[in-house]
Amino acid sequence: MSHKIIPNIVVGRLPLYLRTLQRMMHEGRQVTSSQELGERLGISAAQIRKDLSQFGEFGKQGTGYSIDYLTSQLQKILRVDRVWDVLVVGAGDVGHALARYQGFKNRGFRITMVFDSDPEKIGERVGEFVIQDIATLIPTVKGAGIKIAMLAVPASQAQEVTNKLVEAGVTEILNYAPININVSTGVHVEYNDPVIQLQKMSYHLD
Amino acid sequence: MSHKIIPNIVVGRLPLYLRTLQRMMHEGRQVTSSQELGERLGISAAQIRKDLSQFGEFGKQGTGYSIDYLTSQLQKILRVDRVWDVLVVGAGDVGHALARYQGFKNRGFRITMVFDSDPEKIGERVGEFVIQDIATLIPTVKGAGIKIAMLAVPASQAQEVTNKLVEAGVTEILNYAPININVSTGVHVEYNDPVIQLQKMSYHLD
DNA sequence: TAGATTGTTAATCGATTAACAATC
DNA sequence: TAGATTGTTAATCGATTAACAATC
Repeated sequence: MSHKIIPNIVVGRLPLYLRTLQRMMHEGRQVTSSQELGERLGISAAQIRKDLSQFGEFGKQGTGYSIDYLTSQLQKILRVDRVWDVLVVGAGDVGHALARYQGFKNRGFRITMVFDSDPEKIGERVGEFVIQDIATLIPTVKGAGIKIAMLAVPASQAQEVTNKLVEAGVTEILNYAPININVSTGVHVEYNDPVIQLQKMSYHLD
Repeated sequence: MSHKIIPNIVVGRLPLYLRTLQRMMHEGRQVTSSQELGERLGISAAQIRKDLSQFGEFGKQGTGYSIDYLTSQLQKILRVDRVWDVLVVGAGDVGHALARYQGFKNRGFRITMVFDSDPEKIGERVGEFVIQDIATLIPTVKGAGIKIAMLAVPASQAQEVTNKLVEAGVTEILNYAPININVSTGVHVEYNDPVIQLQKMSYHLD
């Protein structure tokens, strides 16, 4: 009971629900329904109710969901009722954009370290961070207990850096390098390659 | 027959196959199998064969697939056997990273225009581009016949800019703003919000 | 009360896998 | 030929939807 296995496809929709609820809150709304959420997201109301019911009963018949309450429940479920420290590896253009990204605010994450291997970059600043030597990554990350990394190095270095991250105790990797990486059991990888997304769309063009 | 409907979930895997094949080619390989591809991608061999069989017969019993041939076939299927012009809206940090991104090379896309609404930015350069006034977007994009846009404006402006893009004839939008946008039938949107990906992963942390 | 909406069940729909004949 | 691997079918598995009793 305490660890019922929730399908990944369900977990993957929860952040979308949370983002929409936070936006509704920002709009000054108090209450919503599975139907309204579904319309905003292009998801059926039944699916939203089914997804949420995996975790508990958060609504009231006849009235719907308290936006404030459902938000806080989803934050607990997704473990973003706290702020996680995140490190960035790679201080190129993508690493820069991530280090300076304002969109982490109030969503459970903050970047605290940036690493690179280029001697020209080490010691320079990116946003509010001083770029650290990747040679010091393992003890530094291990010491700080950081579990989440964003990987923005060239594809040719992605696997090697990944091995270091895993050795440093990182278990969640968001990979911006356009290559698949191998990790041991218990380590999760998400991929972010804009070209993959563009190619899904160009299929529809002629 | 000539327009059998292919499930989105299948189309979404083709770019992964293509990326892996191009990497194998880069490694100097000539031939691969559904099993090897599957191992690299964490996908079953049966699924890869099933996916490919929706589009034709590309392999040879006993030997597998010619990497060169399957690559060119997937490029045709995904319409990346040519180079598509792409525009970027929003010249903040994300727009900058996209405009300077080197990863589009040989993958079917090139950025040709960058727009912003900030008078301070219009006329400035980002990478090799001069930032253009968003007020001129509709005629400019329509005139150039561009079909693909990357949206990197604040969430508060995303819907308004989307409407302009659609009016300009854009049918494929890769949205980096952390908000859902509404488009008319025939327009496709992909979402790229790193926080959504991080939250999928933080679910697994404690 | 009447209207609305939840949580949940059962039915439907779609995707994945296993297995194997065909054949290189 | 013997071994390997495809393309495809049928079986299994999983996800989505429809429907409705419960109830606010």
